[in-house]
Amino acid sequence: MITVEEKTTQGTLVLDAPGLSLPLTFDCGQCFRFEPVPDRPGFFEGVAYGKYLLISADGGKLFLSGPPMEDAALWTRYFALDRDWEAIRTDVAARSPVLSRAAELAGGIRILRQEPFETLITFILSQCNNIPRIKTLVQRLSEEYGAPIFLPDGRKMYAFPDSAALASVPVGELRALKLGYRAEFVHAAATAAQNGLLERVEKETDTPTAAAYLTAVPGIGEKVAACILLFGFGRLSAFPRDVWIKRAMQHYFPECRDPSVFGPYAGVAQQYLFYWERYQGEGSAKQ
DNA sequence: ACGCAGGTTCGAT
DNA sequence: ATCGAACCTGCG
Repeated sequence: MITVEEKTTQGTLVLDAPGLSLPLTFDCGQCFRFEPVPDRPGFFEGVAYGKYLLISADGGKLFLSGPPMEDAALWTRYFALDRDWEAIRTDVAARSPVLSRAAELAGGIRILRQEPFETLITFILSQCNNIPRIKTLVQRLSEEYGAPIFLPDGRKMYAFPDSAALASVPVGELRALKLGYRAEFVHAAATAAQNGLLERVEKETDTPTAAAYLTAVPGIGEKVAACILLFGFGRLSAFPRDVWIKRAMQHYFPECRDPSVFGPYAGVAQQYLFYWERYQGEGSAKQ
């Protein structure tokens, strides 16, 4: 068990977060609502669980500010600081030479525990879309249907809407927000969430069965279901097969049709591989 | 202009 | 089971 050191000094909450990389964690395609703060290198800001957060990481610590700051348990859970990431990285790295190298580069990635409903909707939106556009759509939904969050400096941000708010939006309105053919899917998913989908997924201990609950919703296939389980429910064995991973698998594991070779942390291996496939050849990441 | 983007569904083999 | 086409939109 990892002990989580916590202390509050001068309005800043400090949590123990050995090895964590904020840039890797927020740029690996799992989360679309945090951005680097302009003119403040190393700082990120965004909204999660309906709360604004300003953060930086240094020397194995995570520094959180932005009201309210009393939520140590919430952010510990969000950043998955209660997991032994060194052990996870070691486990994954031992499974193949490529993973070993990828783990060295991308070992600072943390699989966040994001809000299940936000994750559900976000990854439905992700299909056939690029990251900038996913961000735009998520932002648009939040501004239209989410609760406003007022910042001390006068800015206003928005929580991601809850399922009741989204389920009540007519599909035509979602179309007008440029969700495209995903509008029907979003409506169906919000309705399913209203009917207890996410609670059933949470309670189901067998991850493949939980995935089946999700794929029963139109617009959710195997890949999106895996993303939801991995990023929204912390099921580290969930293994999203996207185009990058298919490429990487073909390249390094041509015979492999079963992600179980990646072990209980297959989803983490997926993130390492994704990073490797995306960035190798781009200068410093080479070899 | 047209093809494509971190997918899914549907209909045809 | 597996294969291709269509689906909204925005970008190059």
